[in-house]
Amino acid sequence: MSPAAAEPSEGSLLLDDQLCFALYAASRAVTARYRPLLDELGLTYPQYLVMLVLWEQDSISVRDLGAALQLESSTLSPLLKRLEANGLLRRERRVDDERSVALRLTEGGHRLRERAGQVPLAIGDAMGLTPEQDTLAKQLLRLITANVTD
Amino acid sequence: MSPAAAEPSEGSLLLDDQLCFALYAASRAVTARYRPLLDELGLTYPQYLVMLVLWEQDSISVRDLGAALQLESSTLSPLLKRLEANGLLRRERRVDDERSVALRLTEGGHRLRERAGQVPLAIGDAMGLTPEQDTLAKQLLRLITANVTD
DNA sequence: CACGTATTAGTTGTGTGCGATTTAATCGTG
DNA sequence: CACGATTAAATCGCACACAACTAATACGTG
Repeated sequence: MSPAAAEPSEGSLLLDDQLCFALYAASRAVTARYRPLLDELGLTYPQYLVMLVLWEQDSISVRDLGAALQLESSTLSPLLKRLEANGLLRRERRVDDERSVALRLTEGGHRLRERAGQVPLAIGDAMGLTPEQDTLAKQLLRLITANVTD
Repeated sequence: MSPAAAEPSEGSLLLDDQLCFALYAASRAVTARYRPLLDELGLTYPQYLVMLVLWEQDSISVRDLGAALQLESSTLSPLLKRLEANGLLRRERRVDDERSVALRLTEGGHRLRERAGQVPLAIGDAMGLTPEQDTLAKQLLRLITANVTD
């Protein structure tokens, strides 16, 4: 920090004072960094996040997937259709509750997990934070998310 | 932090270990928080960011605006057309370099600044960070952005 | 068990984001 | 000054994101 820097942070309309812009820019920059890696897997970034959830817990409902990713069904439905068209998962109506759709990985969906294993390391490396900074950043981001949500 | 928490952070494929997801979720949550406030101004969130830049520096080129926001012309061109259609700015070809387009606020565009004045306080309030946390978060996010941008 | 309410996915419409390409204008080097 | 390289915007195609709405199913209470 330059010692003589003014502190107009509160209520300023200057772009560079705004935490919200730092957040928005960082999010897009990180996604851009993922893009070439995920291209090789045939995934977009949101599709990759869906696959993370499914590798963790197969046969999840669209509803629970949306809760995990904080995404609406209007976002997930077309995305899941693309993953199904690409042969990574199947969508099946639950027999016990036909309102619900279970997402089940195909063989190809499971196999992709091995190829994805390198991705988090590569990204973590690119971010270049110390473990302490990484933990701190996650804590702050979760605090912001929690405070801002309702 | 729970003291006994394992540290599988490096190389984990668990969604909740990933800084990238915390970032993505926080960015969307903050944007969602802005939405009702910006609705009253007739702006979307990216449009609001454009207006922040223009209030700071009028008569900027599309190129420099893109550099400030880290957005491509393919994103900005349609967005700027909407702002022009809503009467907030005009786009004029530069006389000294006809490749370039200068963005100039209209009277209405300037007037909107007063109504937008409350927005940063309201958002800062909702985020609920201490000034120290706010500064720290901005530093970490800028570090990530810089590291990740080749 | 009938019927109003709630829940779950999906559809539609609008607005980003970005890669690839296009068009027009300017620059640089011989 | 000629002409290939570069630059600035815009266009196109695709994939999110989300609000508003719809359709189908399940639930709960009288």
